[in-house]
Amino acid sequence: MDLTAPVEDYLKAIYELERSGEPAETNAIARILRIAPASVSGMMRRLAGQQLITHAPYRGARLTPAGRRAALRTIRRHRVIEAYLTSALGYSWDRVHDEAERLEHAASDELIDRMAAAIGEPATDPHGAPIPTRDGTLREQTLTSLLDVQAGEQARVERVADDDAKLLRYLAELGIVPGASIRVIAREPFGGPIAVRLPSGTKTVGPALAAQVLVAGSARKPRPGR
Amino acid sequence: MDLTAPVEDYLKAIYELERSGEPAETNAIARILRIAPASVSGMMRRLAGQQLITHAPYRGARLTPAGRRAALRTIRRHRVIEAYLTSALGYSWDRVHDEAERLEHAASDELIDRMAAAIGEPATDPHGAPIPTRDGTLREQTLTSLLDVQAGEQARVERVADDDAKLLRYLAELGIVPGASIRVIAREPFGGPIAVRLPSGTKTVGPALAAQVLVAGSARKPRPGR
DNA sequence: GGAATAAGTTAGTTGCGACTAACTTTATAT
DNA sequence: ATATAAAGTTAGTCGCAACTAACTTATTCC
Repeated sequence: MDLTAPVEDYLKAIYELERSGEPAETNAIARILRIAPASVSGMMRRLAGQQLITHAPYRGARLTPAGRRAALRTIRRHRVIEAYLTSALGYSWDRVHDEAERLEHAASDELIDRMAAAIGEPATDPHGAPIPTRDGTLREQTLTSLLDVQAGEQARVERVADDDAKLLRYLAELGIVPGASIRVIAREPFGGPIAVRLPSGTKTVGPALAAQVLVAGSARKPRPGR
Repeated sequence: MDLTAPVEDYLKAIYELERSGEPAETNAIARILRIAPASVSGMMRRLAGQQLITHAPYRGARLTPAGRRAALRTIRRHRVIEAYLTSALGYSWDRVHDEAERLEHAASDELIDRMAAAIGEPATDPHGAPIPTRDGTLREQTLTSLLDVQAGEQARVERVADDDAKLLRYLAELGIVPGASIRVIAREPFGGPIAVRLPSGTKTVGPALAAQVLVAGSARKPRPGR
């Protein structure tokens, strides 16, 4: 059973939404895929017909095991491609997402495996997102965002949002990249700015940006091999 | 104006058919793309509407300048991808065609240029087909096939058909690869077998295979850098 | 508990690109 | 010169995946 590109995109979106444990709602899927909610309703029927999701009308969708497998396969493709483009072809991390978004639907499993092998089977993509293994296993760490770090605490940047090129360029400028140490110096209340110390110096960021930066606890853990 | 994958495939097919100077006929296009002739008639109308071809009913199609540019762009993508997969990722030459057939529609110009640069801007793909330049120039050599080599003559293999994996594996076994010297020892008339001498020894091939092997004149020319 | 609002669905349309069946045009062969 | 074969086209259908407009179901708030 070969899936179309739109179907793979839906499954990816539903997978991401489900990470919080709740069913994926129609409007949320529509927002991610930038299509009309009515189009999502139509596709839900098809996906349910192919046993890729279960769908209770007005109640959102959940992936079936087959749907989850397909989603993880697409996510693996996407992240391996992103990693390969940066490691092997000199892409900057803000330009790999769009390219991977198209290639993920066209690359064979063999190509993905060869790419992964060529760059040493990385565990994460350039934005810190974990890469599912060939057999569809994904260790999802539950990370907190920079918003949850209290003043005075220290944390390590684990992962950043991958789909906004302008944001990524700015983050790179600030030095907010996976692996970087970050300390919150001060926080203004009511969604005010956050002052942080980075290896490159002290900066102030807004909450919208902070929400896109995922960090691992204040206790410093040894770096996993990356 | 962004072209769909099927449109790119039609333009490639028409380009290949036009190489002999004649207009591309409906049935020939249908055979290459493995679709029904009626489907081709329908697409002709669309392509003509987009000014990519001119089409006189019952008279075949010709590419417009815009159509030719688009065809060459797709062909460049295809051949660069084939070359990259063999040079950089260890693909054998019989497995690159199918992969390239899909990736050519998804890769950005930037990716293609980076791939080409990474492997030293090769002039041909692994099967000896010339790669169009970035600006859409393609030096089409007029080659003869092994069928046209008389007994006793020597030639150099320049290019082989790229889309039949089984044939390619067999050719590799025989040592019939671009750059190889080949001498026709004897020929039986009426489509009979052809005895050839290769670096690896003496072999006998049928006319169907010989037709797929393109060679450059008996006079040995210096090898162009490849 | 009923009105307002948010969320979701249905109905009907569109474009693409394939298909089959039936028909027309062109080429070929006696 | 006409019959036949080959090539090509038209007409109508289908599935996919989007759309808008109109309607229905849930939720929330007094």
